Amino acid sequence: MTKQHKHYCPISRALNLVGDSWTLLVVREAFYGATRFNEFRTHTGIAKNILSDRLAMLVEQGVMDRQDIGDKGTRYAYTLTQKGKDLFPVLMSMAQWGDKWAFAEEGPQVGFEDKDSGKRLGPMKLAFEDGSLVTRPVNLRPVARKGAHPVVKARFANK
Amino acid sequence: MTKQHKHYCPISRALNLVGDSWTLLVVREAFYGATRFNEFRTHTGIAKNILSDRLAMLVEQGVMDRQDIGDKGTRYAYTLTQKGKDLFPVLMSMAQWGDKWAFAEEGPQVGFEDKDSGKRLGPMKLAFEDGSLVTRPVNLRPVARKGAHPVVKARFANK
DNA sequence: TATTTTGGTTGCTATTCAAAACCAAAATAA
DNA sequence: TTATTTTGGTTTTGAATAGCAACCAAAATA
Repeated sequence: MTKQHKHYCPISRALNLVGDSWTLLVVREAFYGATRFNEFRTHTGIAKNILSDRLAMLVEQGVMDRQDIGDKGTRYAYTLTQKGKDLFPVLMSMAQWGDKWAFAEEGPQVGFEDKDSGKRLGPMKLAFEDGSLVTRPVNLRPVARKGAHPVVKARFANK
Repeated sequence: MTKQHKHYCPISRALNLVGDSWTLLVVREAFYGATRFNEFRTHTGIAKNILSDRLAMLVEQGVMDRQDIGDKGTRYAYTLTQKGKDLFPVLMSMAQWGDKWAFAEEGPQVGFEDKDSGKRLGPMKLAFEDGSLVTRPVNLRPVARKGAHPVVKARFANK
């Protein structure tokens, strides 16, 4: 991996894990149902040593679990932990951005539907803390939150 | 930049732009109000040559604009285009994930509030196509959409 | 028993990152 | 007006990473 960010910023820390071109593709495949080494490999085209490295990192960081399958063997299944499943909004928002801006001509490529109801997911919605949806364009300002590091508080002191 | 993905996947294409550890931090700073080279530099700690490279790439890709300021000078202001502003949900979902999983002990660091009403943003919401919110856990399946490339359609044929 | 598949590891080379030095134009200070 | 600092870079250099290909052992399959 590349240099680790040390900022007191959740985005920095998220990027420490997923800030490269392969990790999120591996997670994407996990959402698509992949569990085995070669499934990840063939669907992404990632080199074996890189995949090996990323899977180990994801397991170490608690994003994925590795289970032994095959009685006492060297055969494994990789699955998402809750920490991994919680990355879905990141993938979803990237997919929406990519469909809109990187497939402007071809049109949207991929969506998600609820297996039970068959209903399709639409764009994610911004919401206020009270749960009400953001409907009109808003002018946003970053603010430090309660547990924020002094550095963060200093930077985002309310004016 | 690293190798470009060639898949017919919006996530892959998004990662071709923002799939590294610095680009999204630069975009983050733009959301925080940075416009000048040195503002990006001091707030992120990025090396000058890398910042130079990333800004040029973002401008070339239409994510940011570069305006000449200072009469006939070498002084520039970088601002987000609509394509760049549309990356907000990506940053927002990363920030939420990071606050939850990478600042579990310290607690959430940073939030956003509406400059006018002062209301804070909360977690982003998943919604169905018809606009109704996803309230309970759903089991999702990827599906090809209308304009999808044959390769995508083949992979995500409905069962 | 022989062959193939799985899940890697080990080199090797090319590219990218990242720090530091350098630089010219513009702005500011003396 | 001249000197100094700031801005916005480019260049150079070594270190780290990516990515390809070869190799390999255990397990599954033929």
